[in-house]
Parts: sequence; C-alpha cells; structure tokens
Amino acid sequence: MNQNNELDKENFNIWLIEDNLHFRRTINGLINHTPGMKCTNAFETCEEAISKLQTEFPPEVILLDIGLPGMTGIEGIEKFKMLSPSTHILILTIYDDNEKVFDALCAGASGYLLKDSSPDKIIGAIEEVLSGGAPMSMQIAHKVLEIFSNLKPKKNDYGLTDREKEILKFMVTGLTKQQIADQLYLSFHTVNTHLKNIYVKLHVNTKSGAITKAFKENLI
Amino acid sequence: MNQNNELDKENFNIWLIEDNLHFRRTINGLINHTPGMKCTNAFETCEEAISKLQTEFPPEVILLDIGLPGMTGIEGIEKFKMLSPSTHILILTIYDDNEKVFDALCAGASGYLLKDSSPDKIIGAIEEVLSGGAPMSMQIAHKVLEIFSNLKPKKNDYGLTDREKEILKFMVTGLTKQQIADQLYLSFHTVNTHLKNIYVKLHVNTKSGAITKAFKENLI
DNA sequence: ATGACAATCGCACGTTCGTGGTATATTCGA
DNA sequence: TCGAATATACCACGAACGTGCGATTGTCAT
Repeated sequence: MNQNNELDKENFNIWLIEDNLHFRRTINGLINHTPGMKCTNAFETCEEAISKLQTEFPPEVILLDIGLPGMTGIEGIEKFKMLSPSTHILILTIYDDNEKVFDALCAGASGYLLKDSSPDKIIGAIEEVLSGGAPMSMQIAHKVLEIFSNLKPKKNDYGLTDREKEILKFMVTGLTKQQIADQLYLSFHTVNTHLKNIYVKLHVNTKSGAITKAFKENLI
Repeated sequence: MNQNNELDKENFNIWLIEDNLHFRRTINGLINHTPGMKCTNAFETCEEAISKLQTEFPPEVILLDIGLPGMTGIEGIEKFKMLSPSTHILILTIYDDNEKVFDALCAGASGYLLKDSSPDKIIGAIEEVLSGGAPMSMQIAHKVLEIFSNLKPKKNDYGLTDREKEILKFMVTGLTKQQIADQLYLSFHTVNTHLKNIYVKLHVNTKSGAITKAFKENLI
C-alpha cells in the first residue's frame, strides 16, 4: 500500500453507467484500449452502481448517462457525490437542454459531454477530468455561459435612493423598524417613512412583499 | 454589400484591449499572421475602444484584458454588449479569482482565457468563439463548475413538512395569514399554527425572516 | 396499541405593521 | 434662485403579526 504503484502506472479505474448496450460496449472497449485506463465496471442503472459502491473501492471517474431508467442521472450524481466525494462524474448524454445541464452541474458533475463526441474527445475529457479540469462539449460550454449571463438581471432598481436601498438591506436581515432605526441612529418615524416610500416604489404593501421583490430582482 | 466577400474570405475583425504594450504587440502580431483574422484596432483602455465604436463598425470579437486602468474590464463588457450585442467578448487575463470570473461571465463574456495560454490556444479560442462556442482555460472551466455546484446548497430543508413548505411558498408571495388560509381553505388558526412551527424550525420569528431564509437556502 | 408526528382548529394578549396625515432641513440641478 | 428630490421627524388608529396556552383527528411505524 505504501509503495503505491497504481499511481506510477497511472492506471485509473473508470465506471460506466449507460443503459444502451451498444454504446456501453463501445465506450467500454474504448477505455480499455487506452493505456492507463481501465473500465472496471459497466452498469445499466445508477442503482446497480450504488450498491457496488458498498463493497468496492470507488473509481476515479464515473461516466454517466442522464436519461436512465429508474433513478435519474441527476439524482445519481448527488448520491455518488455523497458516497464518494472525490470521484469525478463525467456526464455523457444526448440531452443538452438548459434544465438538465444546469441541474447536473449544480449536482456536482465535473464535466459534460454530448454523445456525438468523438472517441478522442471522450478519452481526452477523462484525462482532463483526472488532471483537475472540467471538460465540456462546445455547445454545453456555450449554454453554461448563457445561463450565467441570464443569472444577473440587475436591471431597474425601481428608483430606490441609496438610503432606501440601505434600509431594504436591513429589512432583509429580519429586523423590525425599530431595530433598523437603532442600527442607523434614526428615529422610528424616519424608518417608517422610508418603508412607506419603498413600498410605493416597489408596488408592494408589506415587508414580506418588499423582501421577496428584493430577492427576485436582485435589488440587494 | 450583397456579394459579401468578407464571409467568403472569412476575414474577421478583431479588436484588442490590453494595457501591456509588449503583450499587445505579441497578440496583435499573432492575430495578423493568422489567415482569416485581422486585428484592426488595439487599445490600452476600454474608453478608447468605446469611443471608436461610435465611428467604426464593431468587430466580430474583442479580446479584453480585465485588469485595466480606468474603466474595469467588467464594466467594459457591459458597455460593449450594450453598444454591439453581437460582438463576442473573449477575456484574456491573468486573474482567475472566482469573483472576477463570475462577474465577467455574468456580464456577458463569450469566453475566458488565462494569459498563460499558448498562441495556439488563443487562436483556437477565437475560432471557437466565432463558431458559437465558449472557450475557457481548463482552470476557468473548473471554477465555473465549482461556482455552479455551490449555487445550489439545497441541503437541509430544516425538516419542514410538505404542508409547511406549501405555506412557505404562499408566504413568499406576500399574502397575509388570512389570505393564505383562504387560498388553502383552512382556518386562520391553522395557518397561524403552521407559521409558528415554521418559525421554530427555521429559527426565525418573523415572516420576513422566514422569507429571507427561504430564498437564501433555496427552500422554495 | 401505543407513541410520535402531522394537520387541523381555537383564544387572548401585547407588539409590530401599514397608512393616513403633516412638517422641516438639505442638496442640487435648471 | 427656485422648485424638485431627499432625508429627516412626528402622530394616531385599525389591521396584522407573534406567542403563550390549549385541543382533536388521523396516520404510521414500532
């Protein structure tokens, strides 16, 4: 164990989860014909892989399809990441809709490949994951940045003044009017007035409404 | 204009914004020695580039440094995107901290390269951007996915029951207890009790606090 | 079948909020 | 220099909230 010759040989264990038999065999063969990699397990479902995790050491990389029968790949990612956080999960799927991509990456996937990727790309992606990268198909990378740019609406601040924004921030922390007044060395009445003005500008009439709007429209 | 021979020749205009003279010259030369690309302008600051945009047609791609004197690259991205939404902005910088990466991509950058990228990679990235991709250095891609996985804490739901989560959702919409009761065909007292229990579980004691927590911890 | 939990309903009391007013000082651009 | 906007402050009253006590019903696993 001390003389770890696995690392010297760079013989990495890779698991494959893919319900399509043909594709499973193809990828399996591809990996096993690559020096330094070994596909030690190939499953049809996440459930099988998870039960195997109880008895075997986790692999360095799991190649995972998303559209699986039974447990969906997204749920699978979360499970795997719980059972073996250091295992890299590389998505290999036909799905490229924003929702799936977003969910998979949020769940902790280390990369996302589309199934039209060439064998070279797939092997390259595994290597990239092993060296700390985050391989993505071109389309996926594009989608990822798209998601980012939609992440910050940051549009109109409804004409809130600086003071009003400041008070809004305090509101969000859950303070009462009196507590906000104390924090800012103001009179209760002043804070009260500011709140009234904020409500008008945000078209709400409760603290709750103001807070919800603040979060949804990135006013804070 | 109809016989658009620019596209046939694939002669793409590229602008460069970079305050380091040496680097600017290097990249400039690199681009101009690549068939199909032309670095038609090289600036030291975003301000210069923006004023040029008033009189010249925007380029297909802008290579942009982030650590600039005057207007920061992030602000620059927003300005460029406003003036010419179709122009791709490719970040080329030494900065790789999460904050900068996140802000740049949210602002609308189409790619993010680190300055230690090889000339090949830089040219390749420009080509990738032009063909609808989103090139990123390996480290950046990794950070991007890291940001994603931190995006959804989605951890403990504080043991809220289904009913409590449902009521929490209504709370977020700004309804009063009585209104929530009406919506769910419940007594005011029932809703009141649920709120009390929610407060205990979330460790808050106001609607505002519950809503804030709901947003911050993705309970909704 | 017994206990734990969830969901429902009730009352009372003090606190906080939302809203209708009014009013003054300061700042700042037209 | 003269409004307009902003920040500040005050009062009063009904509505809504937060919290202390209850209680009954059903489910579900031990």
